[in-house]
Amino acid sequence: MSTSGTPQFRYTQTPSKVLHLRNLPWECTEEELIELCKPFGKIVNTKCNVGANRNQAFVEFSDLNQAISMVSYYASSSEPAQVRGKTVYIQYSNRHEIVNNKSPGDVPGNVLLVTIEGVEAGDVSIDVIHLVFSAFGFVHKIATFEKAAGFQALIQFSDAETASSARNALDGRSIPRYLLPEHVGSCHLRISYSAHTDLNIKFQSHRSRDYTNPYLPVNPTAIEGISQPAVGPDGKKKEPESNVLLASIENMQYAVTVDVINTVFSAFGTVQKIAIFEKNGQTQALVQYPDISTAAVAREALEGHCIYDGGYCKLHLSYSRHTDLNVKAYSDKSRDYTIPEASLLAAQQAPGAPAAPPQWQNPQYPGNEYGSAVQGHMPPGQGPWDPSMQAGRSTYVSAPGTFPGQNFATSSVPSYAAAGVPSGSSPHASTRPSMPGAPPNMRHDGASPPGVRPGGVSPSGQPTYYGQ
DNA sequence: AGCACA
Repeated sequence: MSTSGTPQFRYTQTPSKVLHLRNLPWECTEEELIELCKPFGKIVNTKCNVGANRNQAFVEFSDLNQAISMVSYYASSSEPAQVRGKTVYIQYSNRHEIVNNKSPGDVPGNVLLVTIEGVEAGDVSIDVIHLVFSAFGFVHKIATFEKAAGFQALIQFSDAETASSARNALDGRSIPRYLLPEHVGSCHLRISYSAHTDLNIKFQSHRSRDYTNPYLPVNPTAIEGISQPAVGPDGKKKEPESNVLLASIENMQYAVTVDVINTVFSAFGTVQKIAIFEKNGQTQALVQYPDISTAAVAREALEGHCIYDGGYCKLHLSYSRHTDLNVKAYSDKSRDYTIPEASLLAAQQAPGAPAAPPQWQNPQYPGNEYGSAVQGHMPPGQGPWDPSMQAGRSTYVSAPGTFPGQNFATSSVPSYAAAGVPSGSSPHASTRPSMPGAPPNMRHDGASPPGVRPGGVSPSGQPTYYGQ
C-alpha cells in the first residue's frame, strides 16, 4: 500500500506537535520561521535549513493543538503560508519532537567559522574568501588559520543576519572552481557560527585582514615572518634590515628566559619587546629595538656566539620582518618594556618565587590562533592575532636575574628601570657572556650566586636602577 | 514540493 503516485493529503497524517515545513526560501532565518508560526501557539524548538537544499524546517509547538490549529488554518485558507513571498507547505512531521536542535556552532552571531575542506592553506587566498563572502554584505574582518580540522577562516560581518544569509547560502557548497588552483578537487565549505563578535586583527597580511581599518600595519608575512628563515651558517640571506631581530637558539641546554634575552640584548641598546616561542622544536626569540642601527650592531656582535660557555645556547640572528611586536606585556614568554606596568611587574617578580601571573598575561591558547575559540573557550573579541602566540607552551617559570650580565657592555643609557642594562661594564660588547657551571635556570632565591651580576632584575625583588 | 545525527 504505497503512497507513490498519489499525493498524500495532509489530513491523513497523524498529528504531531512538530510541523514539517518545506519550500522555504533558502535564506529563511529562524526568526522568519517563528514569525510565521507563533500566531498559532508557543514554539519550543525549531530546526532550520534542513535538507540538501536547506529549504526545509521543523517547528515544535508546546502543545499538539497549536500545531493542529496551524495546519488546519492553512489547509482551509485561501492565502497560503508564505515566507518572503514563497509559499510554504506545512505538514505534521512524522516525528514528535525536535531532537538535538542546537549545537554550539548553531547559535547565530555575526562571525562565521568557515572550514574549507580538502584544501591546504595556500590553495585559497584570503582575497578569494573575501570575494565569496562579500556577496552577502560588507565583510569587516577575516582571519585564516590552520587547525586539525583543516583550513579555517573566521569571517566577521556587521550583524548576525548578514552572517546567517552567507551561511545559509554557502554552507555545504563549494568555492567556484575558477577561483581555485587547478589541482584542487572539491572544497566544500562547512560553516558554523563563531562565538566571536569582534576579531582582533593585528596585521593586514596574507592570513588576516581588517577591511575596516586601512591604516593597520601591513605585514605581508605576519606569520611567516617568524618562521625559520633558514639561517644556515652559509645562509647569506638577503633579508631586509629591521629593528627586530630573530634569534634562533641552538643547543639550548639551559632555559633561556625573557630576562636572559633581555640582559644579553640590552647590552647594545634599549630592548623594547621580547617574544620567545618555539618553532619546529627550536626555541626562537624576537627582540625589538627602537631602531635598525641598534639591531644591526647587536646582530653583528652576537651572531654565532653562545650565551653560555661550552657551546650552549648558541645564537643565530637574522632580521625579522616584524617592525613592532605585539606581545603580552608580561608573561613568561614575552615582555613589553615600553609599558611601564610591565617593567614594574618584571622588577617585582622575585626570582624563584613564581607568583602566578595574572590570567591575562599568559594566553590560554595552546597551539595558536583561534583553535580554542572554536570550542568556545576564548572570550569574544580576543582573537590573538599575535606572533608571540606561536608557541603557547609554557615550560618553566622564568628565573630572572641570574644572568651574568657583566660580560656585556653597553654604551647606551638604560631607559628602563628593569631593563637590566649592565652599566659599568666594559664598553665593548663581549660576545662571551659565559657563566660556567651556572645555568640561568638555576633557582636561587635571594642573592645572586657569586660572580653573577643581577642582569636586569635584582633578585631581592627591587628594581635595579642603573644610572649614571 | 515530501522529514533531521552533523
